[in-house]
Order: sequence, then structure tokens, then C-alpha cells
Amino acid sequence: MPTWILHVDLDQFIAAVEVLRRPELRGLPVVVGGTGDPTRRGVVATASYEARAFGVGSGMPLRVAARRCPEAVFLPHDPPAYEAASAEVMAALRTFDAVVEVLGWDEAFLGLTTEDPEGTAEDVRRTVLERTRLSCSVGIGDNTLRAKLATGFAKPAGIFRLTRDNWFEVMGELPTGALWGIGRRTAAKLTELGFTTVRELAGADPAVLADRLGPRMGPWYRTLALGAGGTELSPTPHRARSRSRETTFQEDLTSPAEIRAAVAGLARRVAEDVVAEGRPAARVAVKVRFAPFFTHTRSATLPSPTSDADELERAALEVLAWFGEGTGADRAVRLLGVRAEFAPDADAVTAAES
DNA sequence: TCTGGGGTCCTAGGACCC
DNA sequence: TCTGGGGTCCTAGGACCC
Repeated sequence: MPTWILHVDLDQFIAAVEVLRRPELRGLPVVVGGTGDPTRRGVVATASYEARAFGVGSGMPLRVAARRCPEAVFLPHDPPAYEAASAEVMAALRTFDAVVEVLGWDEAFLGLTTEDPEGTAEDVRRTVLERTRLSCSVGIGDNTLRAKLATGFAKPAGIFRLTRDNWFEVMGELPTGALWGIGRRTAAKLTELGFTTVRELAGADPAVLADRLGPRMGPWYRTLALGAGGTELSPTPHRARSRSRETTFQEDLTSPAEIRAAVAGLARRVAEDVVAEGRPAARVAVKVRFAPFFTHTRSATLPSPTSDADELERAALEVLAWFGEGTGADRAVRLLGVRAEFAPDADAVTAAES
């Protein structure tokens, strides 16, 4: 029997979770993001389909969303609620005889063997709906890239199959930015090189791409355009490479004492995450976004890996001090962030070398 | 469009060492 | 010794994704 990759993606996941616990909102434009106050700094995490009809979309500043859809219901972002709902969804997916690889709160790949992938996809949709009351869409592919892209054509609440047989028919004339892994910047560079569509990129000379986009990334973009992707899924939860905390302030910070205090607080929160991870951090990075929107990062390797909150705080404050003169410490600070990076573990190194 | 928070991977230049 | 080349680590930034 043939092997298939199914990509399962929840429909308007965050908004749907909110509507589940507030049934009176069903059918209304709902926008979730930030503190739920559209006059404050923040962006849209998810908009319901009713809100999308007004031109509201993910990543949009809440103020803009409020302008486009003043009658929308604005709700605060509530990660624990989405994590709980996500766990239910993933449990539903694990009832299938399949390898399940989780991609995020609202997405997963299923690897399975079947003569009837559409029938299985329908089972998945029904099972998730029955167990969680949440609607999802399912992309069917002969590899992960095609399954993932197929879901875009399945939405909402549908099923779509994308394989080598219909790849160019479906994708050939779309812009390169439609590919998973090509964003706005890369699409613009590709256009400069004369490659606008997926079909054109598929026919590109890898050497030309390598020259402009890097020795690894350049040729890789062409393989994306050919529809190439992996078929092996990893059922094990991945080990984090880093843990970070960051905050955008409602009012820019200007006092050095306030800035130091904020970095110290973030470092201590990161330290908690590091302890929870059960592995020491090897590097500490500090991110500073100056007004209006200039972002800089500085980082340092620790003398030795540590999970100690005092040491991580001290290291973060030292790195912060390097921003000193000449880098704009005199400017107002919009955002501060602290990131801890773990040492690459021995297993991963061995796997990469072999 | 005045632009969150949490991640991952790649690139490139300089330091440093042999 | 005015001067090569390679390997590796460190660091900053870019790009992308959910």
C-alpha cells in the first residue's frame, strides 16, 4: 500500500477556541491579539473568517484592524487556553495508526499507509471535530512540502491532494512566494533574477541561485519549486535550541535604571525556562529595539554553561552594557528581549556527522 | 499597515591558531 | 621575515515560520 503524508491544519484555530468558550460570538467578526485593547500596541494573532472579510489578517497592528472592522470583538491572546486545546487535537490525531509530527499549536503531519488517503483525511476531520469541536483542513501529499501546500487549497474545512502528478498544474503559475520557505524578501530577489513563478524557478540554474542567494539556500529554493520535500516524520518532541522572553513596552523606556531592571526581569524568566528544560544555557543574547523600530542584538558565550538565575541575569546585564555609547543608548527603547541558547547536544552532533 | 512573541536556520566577516 | 592557506569559533544580522 502507498505511503502518504497528511498535513492537518486547524481552521482559524485561536479564534475558534475563543468562540468555543464564548458561543455568543459565533458568526461575529472576532479578532484575537495583544491585550485585547485595539488602542494599545499589539498585532492580530488570528482573525475569524467574518473579520477577514473586512480585510483583517494575522500580523496586522490591532489599531489597523480596529479601523478596518470597528464592530469586531477584540479579545486578549491567551496562550495557555490554546495549548490546552492543541493538546486535545494532537491526542485526537494520535488515535490514528500514523506517525504524528507536531508543527505548532494548530498543525501536524501524519505519515500513514493507505489506499484511500481522501477517506482517511475525512476520518481525521470527523475525529478532530467530534473530540474537540474544532474544524480542520487536511492536505494530502507525497511529501511534506506538497502536503503542507495542499492544505492551503483545502481551506476551510476541506481536503486537497497535491502530488508530483498535479504539481505544476496547481503551482506552476503561482508566484515563488507561494512556496513554504520563500518569503517576501527572497521572492523579491528572485524576481530581480527574472524568476517570478514557481515554474520559472524550477527551471533556474542552481549556480545562478547560489551566487545570489547563498551556496545552500540558492539551490534549495529551486528544489522547493520542483516540489521536493521530505517523507520521513519525527514523532519525538524536538529539543529546544533556545528559550527567550521579550516585551514591547506600551510606552518607550528612556531611563537606564528602568531598562536594566526590565532586562534583569526577563533574564530571570528565561532562567526559569532554562531550569525547566533541564539543560544549562551556553550563550546569552540581549535584543534591544530602539524607537521608532531599529532592532539590534548582542550576545556572549558564557564562561561555562549554567542554569543559575543570578549568573544569567548578570550575563544579560553585561551584554546590555555593550549597547553603551554609539549604539543609541540615548534613544528610547521600544522592546527588550533576553534569549538563552543551549549547547548543541552530543547526540545531535553525532547525527549530523554520520 | 506605525509594526507581538517565540522560535529555527543560514550567512558572512573577523579572530585566532597552526 | 610583510607574509599563505585552512579550520574553527564567535558574533551580528537576515530571513522565514507559526
